[in-house]
Amino acid sequence: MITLKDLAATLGVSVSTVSKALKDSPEISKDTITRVKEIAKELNYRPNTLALSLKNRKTKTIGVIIPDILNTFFARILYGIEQESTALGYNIITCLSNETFEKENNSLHLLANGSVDGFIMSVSEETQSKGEVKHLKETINQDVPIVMFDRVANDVDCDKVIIDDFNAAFKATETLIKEGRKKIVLVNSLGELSVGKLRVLGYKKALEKHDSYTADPIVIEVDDDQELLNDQLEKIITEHKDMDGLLCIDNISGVMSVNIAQRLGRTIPNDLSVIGFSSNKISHLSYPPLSTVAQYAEEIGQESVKMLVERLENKTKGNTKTVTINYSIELRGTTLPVS
Amino acid sequence: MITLKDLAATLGVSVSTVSKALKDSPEISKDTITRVKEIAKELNYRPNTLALSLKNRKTKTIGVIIPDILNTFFARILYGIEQESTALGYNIITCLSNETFEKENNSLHLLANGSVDGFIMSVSEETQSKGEVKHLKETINQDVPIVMFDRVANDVDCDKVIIDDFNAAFKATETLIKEGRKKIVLVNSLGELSVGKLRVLGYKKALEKHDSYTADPIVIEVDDDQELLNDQLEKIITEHKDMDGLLCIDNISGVMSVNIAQRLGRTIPNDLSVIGFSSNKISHLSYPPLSTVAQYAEEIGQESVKMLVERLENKTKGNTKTVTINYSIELRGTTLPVS
DNA sequence: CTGAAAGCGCTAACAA
DNA sequence: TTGTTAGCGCTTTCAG
Repeated sequence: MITLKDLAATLGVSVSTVSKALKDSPEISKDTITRVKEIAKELNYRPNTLALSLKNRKTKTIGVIIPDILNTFFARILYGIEQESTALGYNIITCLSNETFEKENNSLHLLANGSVDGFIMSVSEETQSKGEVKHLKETINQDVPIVMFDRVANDVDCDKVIIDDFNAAFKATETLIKEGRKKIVLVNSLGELSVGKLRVLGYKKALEKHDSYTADPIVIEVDDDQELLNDQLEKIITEHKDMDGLLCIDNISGVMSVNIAQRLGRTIPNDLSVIGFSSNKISHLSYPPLSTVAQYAEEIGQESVKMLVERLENKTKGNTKTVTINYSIELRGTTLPVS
Repeated sequence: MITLKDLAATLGVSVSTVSKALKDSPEISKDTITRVKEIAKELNYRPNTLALSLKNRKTKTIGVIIPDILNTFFARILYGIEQESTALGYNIITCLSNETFEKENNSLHLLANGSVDGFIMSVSEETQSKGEVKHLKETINQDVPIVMFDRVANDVDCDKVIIDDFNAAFKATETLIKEGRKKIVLVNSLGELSVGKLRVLGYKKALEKHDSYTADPIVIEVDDDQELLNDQLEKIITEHKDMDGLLCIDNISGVMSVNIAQRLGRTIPNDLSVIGFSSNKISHLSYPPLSTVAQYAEEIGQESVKMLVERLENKTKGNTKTVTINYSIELRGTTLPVS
């Protein structure tokens, strides 16, 4: 690694002269500036970020904690985070909590000591179900800001970026009701997650609101595991012969259901209308392609970065905000065409 | 942020005493050690990693450059990288090149100045098609080692972790031939990527090798885009009425093909046998579930970390290795059952 | 047993 | 216009 000292030595000037010359300081003569820059280029000098960070007490680095990178939704958010960070001149250190409290806690401690200027994170499933928040509050108290996205801890006061899961499910359910569906089932593989609960509530609320809909809500808990899920969905579709609407609130059960239902002889969307929460990519793995609640995952990532950087660079204290990112209902082929 | 200085001040001792006490130095009295540790815990002291890195001239951080995080294969590799890094006490800084040379190059420059001890990366599509290697060689010459995985630059001398794509495709094709298939088509959406080319070669080689197989190889280039792909696959399946074997060398065209073929009235696997290169997760999105060439993506990530850390900690110079990670053919429902 | 001092690479106030 | 110095947080000789 080539340092200022090296440049100074080869030129026979002092380190500070070199430092200033490289930043076009008016203190330094044109001549030296060009000489310094030349040799810097020649020796391929790169300032040591570490030293800079230590000096400036900021790292231009964001710690990102993702619960599950194999989940497309989170992968897309990471994509958005990376894009926006790069655009704003920040690097990201990515940690995966794998849905455990322990890893989440470790990452926070490991990085909240000057390694990063702030965090962007979604809390792990374990953290959420246990209701742990101490580690989060501690970090914030140490003046390392956190922006939470998607899965947020309600009793932690920090910036948040969420989706209006309640309304998304509400609207999706309404779409089915307006098609005249009489038995709409909700399939839930999200377990204890807050987003899952919100979606279930939205579904129930929609059913309640519409007098034309008379059946009781049917919420079926299924597994997260693909193979189990396949069987469970098949069972649901077989047993509920009169089911004519299906709301799948995770990424994959929608397409799976469509494929299974067709195999079992149901005609989609005529017999059965299906709406999922799948990503665009997944939704084309069935035919007809799955109608979905589209979540602007990339935007969630981008917005999170914006909020964090805003706080970091303007030293905003307090006044935390919660931003709700839009969703949209994308009707493709598994719902009736709208005229 | 609380520093050694702070601890020293509150205890009325010197910084160096505190530093030594925290590492249980025999120079320091038992008494002071306990007092120091107590206060350190109380004030929640965390050593500043930046300062340590600057001092030690190593960061215990690995730069990871991923071409496309939305690609499940890469997401799984990242998962493996993160797991193993954590296990070995390293952090990762993740950069996404989005398949561009520019971002890849930037990331390399940005971090190869002391921010990371080494890199783990897969070269971007653009880098590969342009045959750019200068930035890679430069980094290595600056004594920042690189481990490349999956998509590697052949003319760069560094550690590599690859899959035997040629043989994987060869074996998959053989599986179809041994089922007695007479017209096996290969669908390629991988464009110019080296892995794609290798898979095509493996396919061709297998066809050649078996005298029982008499048809010419049929390689059909398709798009990467989901919607286009859907139409293109439909067209292929419609036009090649006598196709009885299909090898899909990317992550999704396999499941798509199965779903489309069934909709078009083909019986799978009797009429048509399909093998894909999909991840386990995706392969269950068709019914029957897709038979695949399973790639141990997590293992690729883990192995890459092991190789890099080995080089970093043992200061291995030269003697670069290439490790080939296993694949396995996982026969599920889209190929004939083996007796 | 404890502390002072130098140094990792860099910047910036101050001197020359 | 250039150089000296101190300091970011830490470790590590070397003195006390």
